[in-house]
Amino acid sequence: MIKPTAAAAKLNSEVGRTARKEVRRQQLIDATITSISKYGITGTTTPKVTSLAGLSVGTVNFHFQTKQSLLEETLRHLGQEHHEHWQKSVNNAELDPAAKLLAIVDAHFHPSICNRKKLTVWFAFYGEAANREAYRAIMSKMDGQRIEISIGLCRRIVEEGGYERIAPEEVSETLEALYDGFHLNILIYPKVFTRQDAMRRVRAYLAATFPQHAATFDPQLLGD
Amino acid sequence: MIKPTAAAAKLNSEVGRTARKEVRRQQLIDATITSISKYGITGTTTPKVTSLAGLSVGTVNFHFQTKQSLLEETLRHLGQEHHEHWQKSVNNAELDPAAKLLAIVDAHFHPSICNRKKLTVWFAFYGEAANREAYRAIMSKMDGQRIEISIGLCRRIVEEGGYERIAPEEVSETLEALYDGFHLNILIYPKVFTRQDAMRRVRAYLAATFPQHAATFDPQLLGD
Amino acid sequence: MIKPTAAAAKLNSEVGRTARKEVRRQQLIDATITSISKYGITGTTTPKVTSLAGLSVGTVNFHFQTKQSLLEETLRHLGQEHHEHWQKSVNNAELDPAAKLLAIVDAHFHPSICNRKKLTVWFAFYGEAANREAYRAIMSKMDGQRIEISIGLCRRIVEEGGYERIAPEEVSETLEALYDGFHLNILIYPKVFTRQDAMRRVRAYLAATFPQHAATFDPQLLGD
Amino acid sequence: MIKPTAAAAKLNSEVGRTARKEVRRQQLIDATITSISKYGITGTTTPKVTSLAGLSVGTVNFHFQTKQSLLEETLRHLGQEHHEHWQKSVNNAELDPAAKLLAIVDAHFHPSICNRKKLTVWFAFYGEAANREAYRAIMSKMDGQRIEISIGLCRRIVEEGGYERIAPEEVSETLEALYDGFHLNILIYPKVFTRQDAMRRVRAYLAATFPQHAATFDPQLLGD
DNA sequence: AATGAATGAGACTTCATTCAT
DNA sequence: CATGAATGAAGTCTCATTCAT
Repeated sequence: MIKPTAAAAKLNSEVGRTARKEVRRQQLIDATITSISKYGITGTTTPKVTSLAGLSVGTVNFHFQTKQSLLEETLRHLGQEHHEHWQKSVNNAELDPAAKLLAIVDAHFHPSICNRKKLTVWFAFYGEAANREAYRAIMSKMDGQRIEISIGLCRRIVEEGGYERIAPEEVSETLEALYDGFHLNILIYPKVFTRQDAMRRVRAYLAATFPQHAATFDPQLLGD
Repeated sequence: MIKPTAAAAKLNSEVGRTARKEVRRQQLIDATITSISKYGITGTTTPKVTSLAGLSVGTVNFHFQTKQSLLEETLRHLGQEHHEHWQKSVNNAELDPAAKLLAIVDAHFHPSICNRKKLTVWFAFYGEAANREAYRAIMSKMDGQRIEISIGLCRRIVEEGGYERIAPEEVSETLEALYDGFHLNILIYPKVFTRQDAMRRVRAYLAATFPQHAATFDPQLLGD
Repeated sequence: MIKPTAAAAKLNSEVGRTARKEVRRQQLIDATITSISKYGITGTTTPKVTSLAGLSVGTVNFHFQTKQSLLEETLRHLGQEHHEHWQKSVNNAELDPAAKLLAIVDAHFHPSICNRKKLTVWFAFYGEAANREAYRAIMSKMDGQRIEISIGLCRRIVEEGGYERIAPEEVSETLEALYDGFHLNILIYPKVFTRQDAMRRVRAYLAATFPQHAATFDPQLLGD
Repeated sequence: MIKPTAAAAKLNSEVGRTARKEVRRQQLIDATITSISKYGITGTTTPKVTSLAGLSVGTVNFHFQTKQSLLEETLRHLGQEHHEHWQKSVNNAELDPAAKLLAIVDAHFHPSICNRKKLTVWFAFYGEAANREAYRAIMSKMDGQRIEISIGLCRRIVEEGGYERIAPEEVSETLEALYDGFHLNILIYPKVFTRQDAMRRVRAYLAATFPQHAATFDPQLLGD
């Protein structure tokens, strides 16, 4: 019924039975993401995950002790993936603050992050977060780092542009809300909200907020 | 372990065994909201719900046929509650479009909607929505009505203010994203984001978007 | 899903709420027969029976105390119906013993007894009989009377024909086996075994056993 | 309440946790037969079966997916057992057709087939067969093979004896009815009908039908 | 008499986890 | 390392029965 994905099968055969722990763990994390995206967090069970990974049921407990721990590692993995995505641009010394901020924005709507599969998984975790301190801790750490950087960039943009009365924290918080809000709407109403729309709206918000930097944030530049 | 809430017990004893079906259904829906907020959608089981409602296990299936149907009715109930909240203001002939729009905004952050319990439940459903057409259908209907009205109000504001180059649809979509985005942040980081903050940020966005109506949307008027 | 049969509805409306106990009991027994024939004894539940009868769930326990008692009464009813069928012929003074015996044989394969619906119910009860003393008692009483009469008739036929070495008990027992055996085969393989075939085979057996009475038992007389 | 039978316990301890699947399946099938014979098909539940087998509840679904499938496999097992019983004699080249036919007859009344436990189970399945295509399909296949062989043997007996006017199919069908009919009577009236009686009656029928072969079928040879 | 809401035992099934191999 | 048979708790749902109206 549930067949191992081609990727999982390949990975499995390539490395054979002697695969190192790390490979098995990654196989299971990938399968967990696939499972949550297909069956929801409610429908994600050990048999489904292991079957998708092409492994035996026992592996989950062998490599992660508990299913709960596998879920937490999956969330962590997702966060890392996202983090690494904007990290590069932010570290690029040639970019100015506005360009770096825009890189963070764009990272949120890059196809590798902002696709149906991944968004489903993210919101599955958000849905459980209120009752799982562990999830909140993982999210908090990741989001905290990013917001800190975002605020820093906004502060430098404010300084550059001499925008009085604009609090960098407020802009950053609003941006965070826009990311999550658009993600949710893209997830639930994919026909109405698209990645492109979301990027344009966020740019429009930034252009309106930082008029002097409008050139950087101009939604028109996105094309269709 | 799980005790019936005081309210449930009261309702139960007041009406006795002959409570009409509608009362029982409401009891179960209330208990479902409590359960999801306490244990998550994953931890919400028939025994927990009925125990919270002070009823026997069989009642869920008796009144809702399936647990899934109870969950759907719960979502519908939540939506109706929200809907009725802003409906009043929108129907108030004395208010101008900007005031009506602001009423919709405020409805999203009213304590009766925007509290930890309800938000937990909303996001639990969002987390499952990707895999439950039924949930999406319910949400779609509710959201669709509200967005339609929101766009209509924005259009009239645009006309009043003579704002060229502003698309009412875009503003409405951005507002939707802000509602959901702030809700999520309030849910996960209650100590960092508050209802008041969210309302201020949305007002700031509207004031910046519709400068002629800044007086209506002025965040300062909110006080602390 | 389960609709009251037309007959049940008619009976119900005709007599209204003031129907006497006996009418209600009969309604329930009829519905039980229908239910067993449709859903098997395993699938025959109080809700299904009452729904078929067009009555409320409570009626079963009200009129029969327990479901088990309803089943027993149903079996008794079935037996009575069968009994009354051959009783008439056996009491008919104008018939000779062979004709009377043949009437008993034919009663077993009369369309009103030997049809898919009734046979299903009979074998449902047989299937449970090994574990239900109550069923066996009911069957035993009915069968006992009939076998007694059957033996009596065989004895008179043996005397009439001067058949030595033929034990009336043995013939009767073989006849009983043929009734049940053909019934079962008609039930399970309706396309292979038919009522007509069964009647012919039993007649053939009797004609071979009582050659002097072959004229009475001649299978040819049945036509097609 | 329900204790594992001694046999089940022995099997279990002998093979330990590593018993091969086939052994477990057989344990469960045996327990199912015991359960149906003790509690009827209505009273045969997963907990009772597993408890009789000395296994945990989960095993039924682990080894048979569903309870229904276990029941079907049980029926199939019963059929195979019966089949293998007469198969040997039929394949024995030294026997003449009449002897082979008699072997089939006797197989039906051999103590390993025709005992209270097994008969109870057979009739429990017959009782459900009308509503279970799956059961009918299993029975049909088994019975079909046997009837085919039976007709073939009858045909050869008819040829040998030069019996005109005797249709092999009719004799076979009558035999089938006698098997089932006597089985039912032995099951319900064990004190009145015995295996020995049944065998004598069937032999008497065959002796009367095939007078030239009376020596083979002579009931007297059975002794008491 | 009849209704049908309510109960709670219990059935089937799934699943996380363990552990012998 | 990995497997997968086995366990048993727990979940959803059905049903026979009760009883207030």
